Amino acid sequence: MSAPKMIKPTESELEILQILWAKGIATVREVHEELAAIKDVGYTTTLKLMQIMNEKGIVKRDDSMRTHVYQAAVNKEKTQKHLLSKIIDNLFGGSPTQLVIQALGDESHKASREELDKIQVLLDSLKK
Amino acid sequence: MSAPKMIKPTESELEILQILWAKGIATVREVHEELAAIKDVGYTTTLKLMQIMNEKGIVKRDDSMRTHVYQAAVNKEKTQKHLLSKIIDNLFGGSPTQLVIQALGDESHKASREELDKIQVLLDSLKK
DNA sequence: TTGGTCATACGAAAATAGTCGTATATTCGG
DNA sequence: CCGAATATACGACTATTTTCGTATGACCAA
Repeated sequence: MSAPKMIKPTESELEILQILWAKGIATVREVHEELAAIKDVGYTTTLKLMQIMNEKGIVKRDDSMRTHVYQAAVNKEKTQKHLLSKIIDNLFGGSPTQLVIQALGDESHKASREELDKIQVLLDSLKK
Repeated sequence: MSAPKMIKPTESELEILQILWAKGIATVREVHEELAAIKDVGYTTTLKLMQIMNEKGIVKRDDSMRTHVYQAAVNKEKTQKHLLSKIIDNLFGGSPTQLVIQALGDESHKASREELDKIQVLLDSLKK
């Protein structure tokens, strides 16, 4: 059951996880390139971060080659759920509804019609 | 329009804000008592934190009395929205829908029937 | 082979957060 | 008036996170 240990990635680690979740596997170089596109950061910083994440068990790496290949070692949905739960307690006083309402009303992240429909389906199943 | 500055309370600051949002105004002692009920922390720690928050402009205080009286200086909904927006980018790749789905599916924070109805109303208005 | 490029390792500075001890002032009961 | 209780100020220590310089080794093209 893969030790349900307390995962608590930092902000920077989360950025890297995002990339790894999207790509599946990636080298430091690849991760860094994506990172550098959105923020000003040095290569060795990214490297160090990923090394630390490896030590923490947040990512796994294959170092059988000169250029190591990384992948996330924590499940995306589990991590999201876990952190979200914290947010709900920390920022919304334990009410997921408040969070949902704020999220849906977010002007800078509009949901498309299909997405709204998806939510509707989930909502229906919760209601019954 | 009250300087839309970049508010980014830390975890501890958020805990204090929660309390201030709920109580409206409060002394350090009152805040600390609520805090101490949920975590092990010293009085001066709470005091220091609130002083720092005052310097940062996150809270306001009336120090005309010996016992200072504090209140939140940042709007609750605005703060939630702002931080949530970050989470959406940081943890859900910019998709509020994913966040909503995870939040609604959270086993440890079940939404009540009324809450679901509230979400339904919002959803309907977004759909039109 | 040799120099340039690219990779990881490592140490440590810089930035941020959280914690609390101690000093000092005010208040109040007796 | 005096001492206990209670308040704020402030400095300093610890821990964590982020950042990067430098060292070193591998690879490759000329």
